[in-house]
Amino acid sequence: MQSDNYLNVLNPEQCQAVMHEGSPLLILAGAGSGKTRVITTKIAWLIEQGTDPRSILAVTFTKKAANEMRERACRLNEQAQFAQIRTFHSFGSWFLRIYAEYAGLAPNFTIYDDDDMLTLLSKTSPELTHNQCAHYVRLISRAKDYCLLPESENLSQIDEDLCFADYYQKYEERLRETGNVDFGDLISLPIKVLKENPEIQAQVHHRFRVIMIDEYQDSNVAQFELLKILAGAETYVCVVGDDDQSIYSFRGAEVQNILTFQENFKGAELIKLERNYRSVASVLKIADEVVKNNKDRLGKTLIAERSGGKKPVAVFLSNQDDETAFCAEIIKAAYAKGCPYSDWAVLYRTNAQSLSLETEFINKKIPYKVVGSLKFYDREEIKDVIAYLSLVLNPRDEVSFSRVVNKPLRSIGNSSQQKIIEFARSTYGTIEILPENRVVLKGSILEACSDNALSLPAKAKKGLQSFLEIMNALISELKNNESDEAAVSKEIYDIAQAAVEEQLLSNVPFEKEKTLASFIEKVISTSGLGDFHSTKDEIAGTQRLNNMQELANSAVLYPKTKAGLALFFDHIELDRAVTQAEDSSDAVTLITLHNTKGLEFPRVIITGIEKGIFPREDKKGSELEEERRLFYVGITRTRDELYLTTTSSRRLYGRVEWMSPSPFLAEINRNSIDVLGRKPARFYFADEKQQKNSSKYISTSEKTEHDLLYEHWKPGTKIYHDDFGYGLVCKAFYIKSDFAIFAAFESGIKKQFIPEHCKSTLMRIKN
DNA sequence: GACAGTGAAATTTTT
DNA sequence: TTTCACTGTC
Repeated sequence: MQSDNYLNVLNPEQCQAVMHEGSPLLILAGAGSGKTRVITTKIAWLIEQGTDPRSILAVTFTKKAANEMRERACRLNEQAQFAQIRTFHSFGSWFLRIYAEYAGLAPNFTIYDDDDMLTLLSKTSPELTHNQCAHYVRLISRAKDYCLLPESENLSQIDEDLCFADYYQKYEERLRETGNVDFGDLISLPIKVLKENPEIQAQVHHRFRVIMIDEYQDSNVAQFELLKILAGAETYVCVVGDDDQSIYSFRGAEVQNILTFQENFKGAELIKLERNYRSVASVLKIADEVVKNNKDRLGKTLIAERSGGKKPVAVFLSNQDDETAFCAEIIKAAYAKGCPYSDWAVLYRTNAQSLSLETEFINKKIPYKVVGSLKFYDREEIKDVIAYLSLVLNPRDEVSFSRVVNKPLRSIGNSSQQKIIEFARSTYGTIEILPENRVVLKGSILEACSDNALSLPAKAKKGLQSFLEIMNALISELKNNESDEAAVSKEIYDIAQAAVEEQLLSNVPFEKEKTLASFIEKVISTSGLGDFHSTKDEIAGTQRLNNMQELANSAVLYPKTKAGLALFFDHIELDRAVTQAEDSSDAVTLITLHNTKGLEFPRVIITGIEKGIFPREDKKGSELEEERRLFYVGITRTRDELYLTTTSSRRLYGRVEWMSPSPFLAEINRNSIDVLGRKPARFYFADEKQQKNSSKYISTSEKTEHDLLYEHWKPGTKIYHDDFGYGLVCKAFYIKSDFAIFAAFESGIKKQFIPEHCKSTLMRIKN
């Protein structure tokens, strides 16, 4: 496509951002201001101006965003397929596979997730309980987000706990012994390699002339350090972000990165994109009413390009069954009028909230898809298969080893496992240091297992023997397909990647026998995992077998080599949430608020806007502001219609809890919003509150509402309750903002009720 | 070393 | 309500 075509559709600021050059650039892009369009157009533009696409590095935070960016850029200029468009973590992984030995890694490393981190920590510090381990794993992750090492002086800023450095240190040493990495390492190890090896830094500076980062407000300190060291004197750096949409500080995102960008990159220019093309004005209005309550922001006002629009609707419901029913009904009603299901997204704060929605949608036969929280890779059987694969790739992986050495049961219990690992560490765990900071890891747990010096009970020894046979058979199966028997080297890795891409591009049917899928099938059968899981539980067994088969199927594009396996690992570790096939079927989207970042929908329902849930109870200060930004993000996903639902009671872990509307809801003006259902008596929207405060009289609306309730339930009123029978109201009063009554029944039982909460079981008998 | 039974805790957000 | 860790027995 010609540049005059795609530049024509941009507004002046967008155009300026696309064509800007010569100094670093910070683009402050409000929600819906077309920032992805700006980045993708910029990529196309740069290529057209003669920039080698291979020298462009564009970084995003999620795989989904990266894929979308690549697709859209390629549509503008097909050369964009040669640009490096990746997530931060996949870039780190790519870099480390090339320079593994400079980072003290096996080039065939795999990535430990939080769960694996926990296993490893509990091994290095067995005195810790499960909960303590989980706590320290969080701290370690956080420390790595801030680029802090165990010996760093500033480590105390993560936690005052004096033992922390010690646990961290031991964990880190042991992790290096395994040759694997955790998520934090994917950022911090490249920094280390670049710092220690100026010649690699020079290579990288030469390779990447343009670096662009999307969602810059969510970058952490380590990612900022990485950016600084990746950018040479000649590199053009362009970052895009929105401080109002920073929602990840809980995991180390540092808004300071965007606020201080101009200080850190000298001469940086700033372009603001404030025209919103996504939402109708009525939606943008309440977004602004909410977010302006945050003190800690640069401050910008979005200008709605789409005027008018239906007012958003606040919906007051009595419990979450009503809430799910409401969602289902409104979606069905719209469907009947020709609105497709895919126009809708139902948003919630925590994943647990999706469950009741799913049940309701199944009952009402509404097709839906749940984004994120796909627990596929968390399933036991899947983790087991992955552990076998990981061990094939990296025989030093002790976490995977202890996961599967006795699965299926081979009489190798905990104590035997400890023995094996200790033996392997003491006898085989050597690290050889080569010139130029290079490190080579030697020996492996599997080697140690076959050593005669290892003393174990006869039963365990026999079990170990059969385990070894299985592993060796699998390892040699992959080796036969390797052109070069050496470990995964850069070249092989590149070749494998090219093969995957080729396979994706060509529509040629491939022979399954030659793909990684057939290898994984082999792993499932020869390891005994297939039989183990299918016989263990007759009912769930088939499903588990299916899940394992599905894992195998998802590897069908990968070549049956070690490099192919390594690539497949990157794919599953770095893309766990989005693996669900993007099918084109018409379905409602169920999604957490966090996961909606970067998405948009014509019609949005935000559910559970209640105190204690959203915002969560323990949030205050800057954390509360972050929750508010999350609400802002949710609202601004909307193109046309927005519904905000609140309930007055909710089942929480089996118990029924009384809820009241979120304070965020009260930040909206009454005349910006329509109300559906009965508003709790003491709940006021922002302007109603002002009215009330400025007047010494009780506002009319309150008086009416209160009077109505009091009239209905005044003392002496006869009532009937499903469980307690007939009785009389003794007293009418308020509990917090809820109207309550105290009643005495004929049976002698005295009870307190909130009529609003038990509409179905409690009724008034007319005299 | 395997496994059943008991008691208690737990529920954020994610690359 | 569900899940998970721990205990005691075979």
